[in-house]
Amino acid sequence: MLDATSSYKPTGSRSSPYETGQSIVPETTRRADRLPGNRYGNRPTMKDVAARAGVGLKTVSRVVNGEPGVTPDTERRVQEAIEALGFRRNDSARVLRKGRTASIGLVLEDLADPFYGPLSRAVEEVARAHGALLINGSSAEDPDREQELALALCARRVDGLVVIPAGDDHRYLEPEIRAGVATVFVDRPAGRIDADVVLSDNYGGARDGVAHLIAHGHRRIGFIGDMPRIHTAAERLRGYRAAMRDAGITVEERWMSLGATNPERVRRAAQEMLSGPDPVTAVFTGNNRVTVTVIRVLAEQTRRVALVGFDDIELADLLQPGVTVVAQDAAALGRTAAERLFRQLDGTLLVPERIELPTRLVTRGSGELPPAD
Amino acid sequence: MLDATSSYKPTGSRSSPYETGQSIVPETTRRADRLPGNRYGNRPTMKDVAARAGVGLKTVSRVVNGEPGVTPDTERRVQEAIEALGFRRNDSARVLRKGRTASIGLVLEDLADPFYGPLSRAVEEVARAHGALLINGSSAEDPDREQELALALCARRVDGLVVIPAGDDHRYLEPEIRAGVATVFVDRPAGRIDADVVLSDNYGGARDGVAHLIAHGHRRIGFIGDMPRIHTAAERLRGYRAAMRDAGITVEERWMSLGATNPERVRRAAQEMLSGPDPVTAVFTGNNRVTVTVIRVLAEQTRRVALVGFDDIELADLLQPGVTVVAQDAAALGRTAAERLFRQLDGTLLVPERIELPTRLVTRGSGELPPAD
DNA sequence: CTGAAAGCGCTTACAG
DNA sequence: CTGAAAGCGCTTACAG
Repeated sequence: MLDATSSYKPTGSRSSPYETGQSIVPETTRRADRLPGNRYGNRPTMKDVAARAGVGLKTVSRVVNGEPGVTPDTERRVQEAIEALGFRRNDSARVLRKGRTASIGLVLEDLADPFYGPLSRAVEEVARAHGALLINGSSAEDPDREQELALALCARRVDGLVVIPAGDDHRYLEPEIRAGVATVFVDRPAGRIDADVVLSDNYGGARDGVAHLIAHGHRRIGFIGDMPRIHTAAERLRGYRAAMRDAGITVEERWMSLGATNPERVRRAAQEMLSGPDPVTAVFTGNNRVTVTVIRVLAEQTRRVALVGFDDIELADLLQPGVTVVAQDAAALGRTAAERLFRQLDGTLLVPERIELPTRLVTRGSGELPPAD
Repeated sequence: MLDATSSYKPTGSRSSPYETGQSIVPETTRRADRLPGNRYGNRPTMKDVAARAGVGLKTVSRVVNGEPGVTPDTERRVQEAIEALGFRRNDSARVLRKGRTASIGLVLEDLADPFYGPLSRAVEEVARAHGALLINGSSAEDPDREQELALALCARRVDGLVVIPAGDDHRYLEPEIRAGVATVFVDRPAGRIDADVVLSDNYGGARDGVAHLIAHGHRRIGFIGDMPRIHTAAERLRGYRAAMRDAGITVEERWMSLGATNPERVRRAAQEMLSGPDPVTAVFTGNNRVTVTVIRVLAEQTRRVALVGFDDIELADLLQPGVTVVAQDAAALGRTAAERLFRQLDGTLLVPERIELPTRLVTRGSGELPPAD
């Protein structure tokens, strides 16, 4: 069955992105030899099946797609040819002809962040329910990389795009959207274009969380958040300010620290506001990564410092004290966004909308500690 | 610019998987109206660009791909046409002609499991470095769904497949592998086919973890793991048995419990081995989900019970006591698998191999507790 | 330096 | 019930 001249390279793959050089491995041990000899290593096509079954191309297409109008006998012959040849329909070719690719793209920040796991799973579930595949990639919080990825997905002609923005200018997507690519932004709003957006109530959640600390007697409350150019960070800071203002508390500059969420920076920021003559008695942390680091810093303190964090974290209930958080529903964010995407696709959606999902305050102990002084 | 008869549906998309019915929305407010009027809502093609620039198709192709042999003046005219039309090359069509799709598939168990986040990120990073996109999906631990997904990815003609198996029979992939689809299994071995496999040293890791408990004086040690049909669960149980045997301890049936990792089942299993006349004094947990539940159960006990868990978990160091674990390097698993995939693709790889990555015992307190009796 | 023709593997529209 | 022809949007191989 094997053709000695068969090559593992599909015809014309010389410029494949993967090729790094010539192999010097003896031909006899190469995986290449596993390839069937038909057509220089290529797979059988409908044409091959048609030839073998002695029928026309269209008849094979009918059988493969389960269309009616084929006699049982013809169908059997085609099926046999399919089996014998190991034919599998090339959906890329199919899709080129049909117009839609039944795939959607997801551009997120970092797959390894526990917040995005449930979100992407939810997007995937909805895609699956609509018969679509998910192509995804991470921007690593880099606006250029976000754009590069989103446009690469558009070039693959995904039917729609779910984007967790890293950048704040998405005008580069305008031609794509006009050309029919359904687009929904999640977690953070789109920048400078009019598009569907699904967000958590970052402002209200932070405000409630901080108000909770105030209700337990705190006045000197710190805020440690992500870089201010990130929308969620700015909104949560705004919520913090609002709660403080509502309580008649004048916020001091040194109580607030926005910046990268790497442990070193967060640790320094926390230590600064916890030292000096009038240290904060409570901290509000702006996201899960910040919360985790601050928990570590607080564990080293002799004083008891209250803490409320934005985003829930695993095992938060088992720490001493349990960690009080403002929880977002990451799965609901993903699900809502994906469902909206498919409603755009089936044409039932009209004008871009901004959807805000509520947050939930989960009290576990750390947010109910009284001020230490 | 807008053609009043333009429709948002690409030609022939009647049978699109997304279409659920006819919209009754007035035409004037439909997103459809955003589409340019060229070709019934379709996007401009190279042919359109060529016509507008007054050049041949091949010249447009040259410009788009940055190939040499185009005069600056011609190139400028083509570029202008591209801008004016909002042309973006259809990579699906390109790929159909070129043979390889520059995309790989990832079939995993559950994107929302914190173990798989870093693993998929690592796969994605390697794919990106090789200019490939990642298409992924979850099997939800269902062998049929794994197969359906893997074959759908093959029908899309991914160049390669990274599979975290749910099932134990992968002969269904044989025709695909023969046809040239590079394939690597991670975390669990392939079933009934010869293929590249990248695993953690589940047996050795579990054996060392249990030996650690024995070294701290324990003899009645429980094991709670995942369903026995899952390879990692079986291997870890084997490691447990080996450590016990090496220490001359006869294992009692009631010390071992394998099954689904939902909290209810695990909780019951833990409670059973912790009660009765001769309760276990230590527990070895078979994965991160089991560990988390068992930590909760142990927190409710009056007695101090030692614990070593397979898989690291976030905040494990902040619990009281800190949780001692056998840590796997999820990112290294993903990276190794993806790199092997691309080495298959560039032809430098020969025979399928089984690669085992070491685990690491991280002592934090819970595994060093002495027996309570 | 430039372009017309053929082809990648399917589906569509049409004719028998 | 069946199939030949044209076309989806590109690239390849070739000729000027």
